[in-house]
Amino acid sequence: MDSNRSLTKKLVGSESKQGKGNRCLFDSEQLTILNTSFSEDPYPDFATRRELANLVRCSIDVISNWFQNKRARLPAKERRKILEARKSKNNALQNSSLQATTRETFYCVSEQSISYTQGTVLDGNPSVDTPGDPSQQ
Amino acid sequence: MDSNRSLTKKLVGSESKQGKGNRCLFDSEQLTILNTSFSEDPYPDFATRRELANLVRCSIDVISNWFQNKRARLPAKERRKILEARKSKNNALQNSSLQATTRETFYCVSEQSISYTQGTVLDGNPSVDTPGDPSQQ
DNA sequence: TTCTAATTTAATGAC
DNA sequence: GTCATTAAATTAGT
Repeated sequence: MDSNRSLTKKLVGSESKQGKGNRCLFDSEQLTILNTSFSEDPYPDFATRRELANLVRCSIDVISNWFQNKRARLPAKERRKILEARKSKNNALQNSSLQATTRETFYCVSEQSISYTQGTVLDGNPSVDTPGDPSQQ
Repeated sequence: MDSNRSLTKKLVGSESKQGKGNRCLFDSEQLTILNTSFSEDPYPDFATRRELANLVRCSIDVISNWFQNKRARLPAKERRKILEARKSKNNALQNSSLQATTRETFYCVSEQSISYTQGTVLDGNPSVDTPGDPSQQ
């Protein structure tokens, strides 16, 4: 029915509502879930995004926005890397006609045991967000 | 990320940068600690600020800035309330012949007595703000 | 449509 | 109170 409602909100004419005042800020639990998912797949499909939306209790649009901006704000080196990985995966899918892979990846993170192991994501680079040690000068 | 952000700046010519580029961003755990402390005392003394600095692993100046911004950006009603509460406390101090000035002149103490008591953070009950509202206002 | 890249807006740390 | 930066949200272009 109306399932295909995506990012594009056609606000036309006199209506220029632009989300003033309600900006969603993720807490560290949500960020842990999102970052973990991002490290495994920076380009999640709709089903994965819906699962994530359920996990962190927000809308799919917010999830999509987060992933897009997350990719956009990666360092150029890592951005290139995930883009190449995505191309390779697409090629592999086309070659082996393997679809509908049953990925049942749920990430149950405990609430207070957030460890800063996100620096080992995709590279040896220091992670761009989740600052475990904010710059004391 | 920082490709051409300077186009949106109204600062032309000389480098009179004010933000200095290194801005500390608190995560939710740190904000929980800070907000808890703020709810108990919006005007922490030097010892409390130093303790908080150790808890959230940043400098005392950062803590001071946070409290200053937090108080200044409080709604006017709340701001008036905490100010009255502070005046009442000062009057009580003066009445009890404890002449403590409002400025804290501390000398540099050795930092070998500083130990992290991380995990038991100020309280075992971090339910100060409503869950699902990471913005601390 | 999805995606990227750029822009806008609100929040906030630093001063 | 200002400025700078961050991140969510939005817009345009391919």
